[in-house]
Amino acid sequence: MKIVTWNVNSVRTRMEHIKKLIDTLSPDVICLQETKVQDKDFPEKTFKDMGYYSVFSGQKAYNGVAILSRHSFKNYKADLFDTNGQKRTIEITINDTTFINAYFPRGGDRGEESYFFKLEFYQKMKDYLEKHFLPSEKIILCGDFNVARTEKDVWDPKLLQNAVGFMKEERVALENLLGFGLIDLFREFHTEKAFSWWDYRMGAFKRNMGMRIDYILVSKPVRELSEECTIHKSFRALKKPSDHAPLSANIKLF
DNA sequence: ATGGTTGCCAAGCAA
Repeated sequence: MKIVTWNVNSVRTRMEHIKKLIDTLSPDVICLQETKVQDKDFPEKTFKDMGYYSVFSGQKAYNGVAILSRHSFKNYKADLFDTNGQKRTIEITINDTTFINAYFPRGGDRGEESYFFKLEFYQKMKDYLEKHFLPSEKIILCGDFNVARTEKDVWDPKLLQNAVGFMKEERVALENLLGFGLIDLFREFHTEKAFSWWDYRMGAFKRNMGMRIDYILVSKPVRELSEECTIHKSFRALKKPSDHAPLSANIKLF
């Protein structure tokens, strides 16, 4: 089973890149964030023709998440908890594995409303997991978390220590969520500095000024079946790219 | 990061 998570920054604008991803990796499950499309306009048929069922929860212009799956699923849910009407969470179950796809808020500087909204979102996700699951179950939580975990996950830790996405409080919130019993799968296979997002501005990609803010988090039973986790940086180098690179994993689930 | 870029949709917001 190959899974991909990717913040595409508009599913319609990025359709050719998504097709390329499918041709290259042939994933079983694809979790998309920032689809930026209302449900009535979601390109469901395009994906169907490529062999994927899709579930999606979107809104006009902002946010929006979707899961594409080659396999039939059950227990489709969206809006897993209250997020001021913002479409940021979606979930399905395939066999006995729960797939949760989330677009965590970007947040803002300390004290701003968006800063608190982000920290509250993290707590609500933790509460949701504790209410509905046990860490002994097969769970995959992936998406754009908008927080870099450690100094190895940002291009300049000193400079960014008070920047959105690397503040102490945000990192504590992410570790607290991991405390449910989730494992950062990329770090099980890689120790080197690595990024999944590069700002569009200031030539950040060319200068490799990035952050690793996209994750595939898995419970222990899923970790034990996992074989590989890779950031596909080449997709960030395409023409008219998303500002995020896709992240994939091979997991012997089915 | 006191810049800067992108996507939404048609001005300015969110990222």
